[in-house]
Amino acid sequence: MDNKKKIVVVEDDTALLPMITHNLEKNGFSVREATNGEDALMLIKEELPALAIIDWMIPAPTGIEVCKILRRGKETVSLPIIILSAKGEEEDKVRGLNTGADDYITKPFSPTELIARIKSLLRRSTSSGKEIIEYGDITLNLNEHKVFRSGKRIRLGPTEYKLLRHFIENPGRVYSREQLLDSVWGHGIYVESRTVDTHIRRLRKAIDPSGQQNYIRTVRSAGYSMDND
Amino acid sequence: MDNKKKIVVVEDDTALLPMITHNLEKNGFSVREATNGEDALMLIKEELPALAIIDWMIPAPTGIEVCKILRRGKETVSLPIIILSAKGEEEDKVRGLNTGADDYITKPFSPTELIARIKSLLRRSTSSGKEIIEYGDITLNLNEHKVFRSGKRIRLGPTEYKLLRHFIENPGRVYSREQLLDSVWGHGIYVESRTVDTHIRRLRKAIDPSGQQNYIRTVRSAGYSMDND
DNA sequence: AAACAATGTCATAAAATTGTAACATAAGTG
DNA sequence: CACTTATGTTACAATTTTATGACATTGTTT
Repeated sequence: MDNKKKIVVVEDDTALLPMITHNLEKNGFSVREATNGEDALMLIKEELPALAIIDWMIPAPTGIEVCKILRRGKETVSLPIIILSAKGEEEDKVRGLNTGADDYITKPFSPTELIARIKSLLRRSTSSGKEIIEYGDITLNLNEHKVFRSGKRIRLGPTEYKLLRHFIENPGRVYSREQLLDSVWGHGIYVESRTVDTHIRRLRKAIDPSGQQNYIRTVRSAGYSMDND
Repeated sequence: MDNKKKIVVVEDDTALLPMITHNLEKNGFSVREATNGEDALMLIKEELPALAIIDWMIPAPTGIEVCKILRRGKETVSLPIIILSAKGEEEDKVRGLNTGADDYITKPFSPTELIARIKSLLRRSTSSGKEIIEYGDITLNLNEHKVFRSGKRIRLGPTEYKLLRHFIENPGRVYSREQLLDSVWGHGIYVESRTVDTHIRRLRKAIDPSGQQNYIRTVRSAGYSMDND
């Protein structure tokens, strides 16, 4: 399972493209490249990315056209778009942003800035969702990062928190250690799969110090799951 | 009967002004335009708007001056002000301006962003509409920009003040350093996210020199929140 | 000009969390 | 039951993240 956010980059400057891609990947994004508008549209249609970075000055269809087309599509109306443009095209900027781009960066730009803007946009677009999730008498307040068992506050480390959240969001289902490493720890990390055991242990202990009902079922030779039994 | 909210826009770029106006009107605002500081002040004095958008680079009195003057007037001390500034201008000055403006946006900007920021500001100033907000034994007098802890006056720098205000307006909720930079420092300002730590520390120290209950919870690997814990 | 106030960055200290290995138990298997 | 395999536990060192204090810089006041 690939949990990295996908970004489509459309840039015809073959010197710049690798630079951008490299920086994005270094920051944990998965990148798809295109050097012209047509390919870009195809790529985006094929697999909807989390965000698109489009150079203004690509061969027809130009950036602005691509932008318009995307804004017309049902899937892509709200796709965050960042326009890249060379310096000194002030008027076009305004038009571009008016067309539906969400942000705009002039070349040359620093990788730091690019990343910062991307994150800012992604934050804005993904900031909708439930804030309270629960299972049995366990409650997670996602906004406040707080966990309760029967109304009583429980303290968890970051990993246990993420683990518990994952389980509660997918109750009943059994996950192998490898699957948990992928979805909780993140794709591409390397740790012993037995490490999961330790965190399961910590989580169980935190949820249920006395040892009555810890909600986490061991499925021998398969993994763990959130369960009443 | 005009129940639309009035916004005064001060912008000398005659290409940009109509664009802004158009977008604001499209979003249900009523707009008054000015191209220099004097007209702006007159316009505002004439009929107090719900918000003002002021370009930094207008002929004297400049944006910052207008801002200061407004902050001095009784009616306009709490008028929400958004500063527009072109990119590449000394951003330091914009930073210094934080004292007066409530938000600022760097050009070029997207209509979406502009609208989002306006709504955010209006929400804050009308929905609460209050001049006093509090949490626990901390009290903020928004009009006078004063902070009290158990009735005792506390002095904060501008950044700490905004930080505290942000937290008190959204108690309990956890904010990452990046989110705080976005909402407290403002868009388009790129400082080390670790800088947030320093200001959190300054705020904590100011609120609670003795070290009993500082109200600001650290959520490891997630951020900070206003909390009793 | 001098004294101040506010900021952003670092370097370093202090905490909290994590991954592992080693050993103990429990669960299948024949 | 004796044997094999999978999971539970625990202790601890390594790593990551946060707290703190000092500084240089910049703008503001006197």
